[in-house]
Amino acid sequence: MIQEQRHNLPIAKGKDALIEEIRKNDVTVLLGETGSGKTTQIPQYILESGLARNGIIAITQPRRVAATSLAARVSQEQNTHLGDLVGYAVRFDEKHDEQKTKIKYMTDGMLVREMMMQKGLLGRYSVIIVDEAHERTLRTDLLLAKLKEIQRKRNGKARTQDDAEKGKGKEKENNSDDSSNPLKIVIMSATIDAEKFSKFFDNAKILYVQGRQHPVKIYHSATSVLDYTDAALRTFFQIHTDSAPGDVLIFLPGQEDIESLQKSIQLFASQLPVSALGVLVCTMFAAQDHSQNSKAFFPAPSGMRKCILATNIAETSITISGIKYVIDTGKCKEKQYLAKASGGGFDTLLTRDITKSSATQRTGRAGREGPGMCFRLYTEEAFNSMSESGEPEILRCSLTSTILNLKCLGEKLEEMDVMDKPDRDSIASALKTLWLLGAIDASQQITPSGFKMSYFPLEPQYACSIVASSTYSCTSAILDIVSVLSSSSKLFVDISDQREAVSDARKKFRHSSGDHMTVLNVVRAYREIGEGESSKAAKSARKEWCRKHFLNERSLIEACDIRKQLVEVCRRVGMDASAAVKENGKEREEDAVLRSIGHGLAGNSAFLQPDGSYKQVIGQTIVKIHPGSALSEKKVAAIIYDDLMYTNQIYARGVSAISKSFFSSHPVFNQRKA
DNA sequence: GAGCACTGC
Repeated sequence: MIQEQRHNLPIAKGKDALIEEIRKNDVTVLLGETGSGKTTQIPQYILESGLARNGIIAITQPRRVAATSLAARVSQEQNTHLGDLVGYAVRFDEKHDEQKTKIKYMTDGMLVREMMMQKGLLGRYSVIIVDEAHERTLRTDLLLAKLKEIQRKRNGKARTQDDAEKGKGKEKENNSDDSSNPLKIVIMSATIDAEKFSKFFDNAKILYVQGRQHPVKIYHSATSVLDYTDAALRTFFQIHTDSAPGDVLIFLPGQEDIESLQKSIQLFASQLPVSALGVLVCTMFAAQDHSQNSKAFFPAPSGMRKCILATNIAETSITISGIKYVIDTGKCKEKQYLAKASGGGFDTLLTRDITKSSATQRTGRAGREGPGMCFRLYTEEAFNSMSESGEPEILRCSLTSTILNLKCLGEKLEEMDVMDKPDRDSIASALKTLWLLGAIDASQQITPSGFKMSYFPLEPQYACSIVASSTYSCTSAILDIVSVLSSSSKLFVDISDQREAVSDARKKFRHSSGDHMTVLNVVRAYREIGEGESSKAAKSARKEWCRKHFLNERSLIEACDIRKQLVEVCRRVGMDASAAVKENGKEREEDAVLRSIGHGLAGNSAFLQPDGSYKQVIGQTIVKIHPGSALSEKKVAAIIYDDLMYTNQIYARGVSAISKSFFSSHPVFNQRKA
């Protein structure tokens, strides 16, 4: 049955030709639409062909769930237990066997980490497949740059196309078996940017694999749309009243639009005649809890049409079945980091037009199971003027962490052969931040504490706080705080229509110094819940406690995993992870914690101005404390903050008060004054 | 006194 399915995939027909090309070329760029089966089949073809006899076939993915679920699927196809022949490796979760595993699905981050930590040539892998390369995540870009370099070293001097083609298959292979350990690279991408990948790898061969998509009829607006939520509302009811059954997926930029459209659809739906088809509205966005998001997966009850309002979470990360109609507003929100050469910078999160590649992806969501329709709330002209694809992440995020990791390898980002080079301001800003953290010295050499920081899987700011905490003997508390701050979900849940209850619940944990100590209060309170009870009772007690206090338990559970990992790193770098302030009680602890955090966030600081606003210590920008912060209504002489976000104003988030005297005792700020 | 796409070590 499974074998039959494998055989029927569009890619199966081209199997022999594909393998032949991969055999002939060191680098292959494989273009395949969704549904081609490339991600599950190519690794198996390579395995069966014996091309990877000497080592492991690694397939990198940008997302954790993809890596684990693909591994499960492929190991089933191979009729083996997950973790034997086919395994996976994502953070906190690895299932593979030193001897048995030949196909390993992993996140690109894991492979980058392996490269950075082991400093070798990834000798255990004979084929590395970089999947979803078109997404151009920061990690994918770094991986491609390093793989290119590693391959040159492992395969000897760069072979020319001619050499590769003349190579008499087996002879050549046998020779290299004896003398070296060559590496094959396969880049997999959706239809765009193939040329660019090919060029980057010295005109690598591009192969095309057909996908299996049902036709989707596209309708553009005749005139440009001013109010896209209103247009979405009208379009939805037009579909609802005129068109055949089938669920509707509406792409919107953010939570706010989703919630307002949800209300209006429900209002209009309630006025439909009783005999009409009902409407079930589901919402989907990252900040919403998991259980709420998962409601979109259940089929609508009979007599109802399901309408899903989603952000671009439904564009790549999540696939919902049953979608026949897509309404695309053509908008999304994108985070962009604005670096300042003077140091620091801030994120902006603004609504903008999507790219052609996103539009195509969104449209495709209507044709997964049968023919569909896509209503674009923008003109065809507007579509044509969209940019092909988004800016690669390396050009729009902070490079502090990347540059520190490269420093460990003795490399410079500006000298690396990456597909898109970040601008000088962005690099200068990161270097300045690293210098402030004491990770590099004035001559840009990595320092001993910089080495320590790089071992922590954290933003250098937080790694710095941990390293600093040993001076103040409060490492344990810092680990508590930092693990929550670096968890991927938010600690405090926002439920817009229960705002008051939420803010009441939050008051219980509020610490007068600000958000960092508040987080510590929450973690400590959470840890006490269910103590001494059976594990099952404790689990449900914690769950109930989180619900009652509007806390996101996912964040606390993930923080717990992160903390364990950080404790292990502390041990490796010779730090006492259990260090805690004992004598003189709470005030001493608060001071120690804020000073430790302050070392990491010294560059993220602002002083109160006479007019009541806050002005950055470095950068001179006026910032406002985010209303969600414990300090939002207070005026204190000096603040430190986790980050800045520009939406309507420049907001500082994750804010704590710090004494101005901290800055005169800080090595860098002190020096500046002198 | 106001609002936040998505990943990852």
